[in-house]
Amino acid sequence: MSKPRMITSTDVAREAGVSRATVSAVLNGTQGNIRVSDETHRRVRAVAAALGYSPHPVARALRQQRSRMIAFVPRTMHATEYGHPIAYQLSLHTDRAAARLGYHVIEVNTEESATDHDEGLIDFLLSRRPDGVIFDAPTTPHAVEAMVARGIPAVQLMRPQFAVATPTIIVDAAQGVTDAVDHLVALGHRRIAYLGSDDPHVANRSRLACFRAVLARHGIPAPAEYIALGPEYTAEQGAALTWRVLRCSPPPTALFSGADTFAVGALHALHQARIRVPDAISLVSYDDVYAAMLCPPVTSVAQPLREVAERAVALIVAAIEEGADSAQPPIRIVLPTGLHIRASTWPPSEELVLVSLVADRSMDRPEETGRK
Amino acid sequence: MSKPRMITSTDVAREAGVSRATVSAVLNGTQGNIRVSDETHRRVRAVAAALGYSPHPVARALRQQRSRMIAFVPRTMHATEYGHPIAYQLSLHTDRAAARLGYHVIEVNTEESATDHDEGLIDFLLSRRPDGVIFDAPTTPHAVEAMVARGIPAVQLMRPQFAVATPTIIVDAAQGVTDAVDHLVALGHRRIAYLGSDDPHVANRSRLACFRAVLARHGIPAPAEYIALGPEYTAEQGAALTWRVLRCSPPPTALFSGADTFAVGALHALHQARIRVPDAISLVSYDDVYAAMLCPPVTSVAQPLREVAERAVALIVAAIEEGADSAQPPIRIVLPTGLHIRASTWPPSEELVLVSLVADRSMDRPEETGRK
DNA sequence: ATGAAAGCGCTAACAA
DNA sequence: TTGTTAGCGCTTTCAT
Repeated sequence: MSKPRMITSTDVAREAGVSRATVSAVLNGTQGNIRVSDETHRRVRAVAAALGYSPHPVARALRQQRSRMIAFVPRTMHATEYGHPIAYQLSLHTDRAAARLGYHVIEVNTEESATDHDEGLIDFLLSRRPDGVIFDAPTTPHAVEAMVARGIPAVQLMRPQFAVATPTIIVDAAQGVTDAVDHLVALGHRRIAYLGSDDPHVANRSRLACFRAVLARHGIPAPAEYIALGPEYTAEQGAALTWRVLRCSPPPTALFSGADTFAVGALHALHQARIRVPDAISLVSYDDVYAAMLCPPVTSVAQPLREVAERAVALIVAAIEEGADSAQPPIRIVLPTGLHIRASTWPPSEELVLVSLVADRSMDRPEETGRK
Repeated sequence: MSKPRMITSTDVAREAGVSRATVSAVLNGTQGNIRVSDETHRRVRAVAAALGYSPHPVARALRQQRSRMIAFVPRTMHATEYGHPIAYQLSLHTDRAAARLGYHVIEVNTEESATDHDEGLIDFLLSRRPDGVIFDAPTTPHAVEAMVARGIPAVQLMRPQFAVATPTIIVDAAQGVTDAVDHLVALGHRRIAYLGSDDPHVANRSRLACFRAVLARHGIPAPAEYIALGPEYTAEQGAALTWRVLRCSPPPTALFSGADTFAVGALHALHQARIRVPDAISLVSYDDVYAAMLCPPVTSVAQPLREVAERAVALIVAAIEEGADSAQPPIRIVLPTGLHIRASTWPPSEELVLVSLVADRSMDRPEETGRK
């Protein structure tokens, strides 16, 4: 019952009447200049199976100087109360994809720590000797740079530090925003508010820019009071921003929420304000992680997180096994979003449309209109 | 830029003018019978720091026959659409707790595969040579047994296979159910329906038994038609079960939902039926993963997942480092739940209470009443 | 077609 | 107080 000795290649070799080298050659698919006879091949495999032998991954790693370990550095978790389905999905699918390729993933969940967080992360990463590192939305370039500088393959996801030359996999936010807004416009909405983040990352800025561009393309004004930005993607923030835009006159007939967490808060605010969704106001959201479970189910832009993870793993494994062509610029993959239409979006009611037409005229200052 | 050779203990030894053994002794805290002078100590540390040396974990693992790796086997994911916050929280906190103790976690996310799933899992686990394995709600005893049989420390969480003698960490479901039902009763509810799972695991059965016991203690009937069981914890199921109990006459004034996913479906059903929560019906749920974000926020029983994970890691590390006392029966930890009271629970409205009093009389067959 | 030997980087026992 | 030696289990030359 206490730890029985594990079977080693020596056991298999002895039992099969061959050398350990032969065992290794057979089990690793007879690589190099080594030839093994069919007979030996069979015998070795049979013995290995009978004994339940599997090569010791640690010894193999030491010999090959490859740990077959990929580090995954998840996004920094803000103190949002609902967990992080996006981080979770990415990590889950990274794990599965890696396992399929014979790698395993160690997740580097740094405690929400202080300033020297980057130093600590870098040291930890280096001390673990991963074959490669996947960064999900790194908030600073330092750790990524440190890996690149030491020749450790790195890949960045979702919100990369573009200044660091690594392969990146991102989701086409422009398309997501466009689809969502087009959907609202197609339903007849012309007073659309934007709930977003004022974090200066380019991903946030480009989402807002895209929102404005789409409205402009439709000849719809985007008054400043309809653009509500807050510091973090929490439900409370979403509720607060919703209250803010509701106070506009005329109020919007539709809300574009930059995250499902915002949509949660928005629904609470609307519920409290006794504004019915989608009868009195439509809501479209981004992420599609909670949207389906809300009441009513919310139309939302889904990101292909599974594919993001799978591509990342494929890229990192390729870099590990084939070596990176550091000559040419790193590959950038952009994956499409999908719009899941649900009960929260509906044409604006007749009277609201009338109000809207009147309002448009007075609101039609050249905010962004006509440009682009 | 291409992979620079890593610093080894030889480098440090040479630079510091000592042997590699001394370096090892210094960095590992001068264990065994070895003494190192303060002077040497300082010099070695200085050199190590200057060179950015950290011992190669793979070499160390090979030498010490300990990989410092814990395998975490998450619960089988049913095809629920909303992700698995519980699995995620457990995995996240397992990871963090392990990192604090110098271990890292590899998560064994088996693809939802076919029958021989267990075989594959066992082989995979053994081939990775983890120092210990944490099982979250294993659905069969085989893999756990396999580890125990080979002397690999194992711990089971949440819904253990009690037949296998390992340390277990579970949450006090009886307390959770009791608190929730007591809360409803204290509000004045006497017609309380139960939405649960008919999966035969003891955890489910004991929840229902506990539900009945609490009602019995209060002298409240638990008619069979108020007990709605379905095969899986999905929102659809929750909605279906809700419809079922709503058709009872008299209908319940409160719902106990065995999982937040059920509560999601329940709210959809109630919304569709135009039954207001908590005005016309109260809802209390279990898990507290989605409850806070629903509309209205749902009263729910929270499980201390973080502590579950931390205890599990502490236990497994103790077993790894101190060796298990396989003589005495394995430790069983039961952690308390917490009831988070939110807007979904409220006293039943006057008229409903009246109906209830009349109804009680006709419903008072000796279903479970009086018995404790 | 196979075996012998070396060595990945480290630490634990034994010498000095 | 410190250095020497031996090996953890594997793969990979090189020699046969």
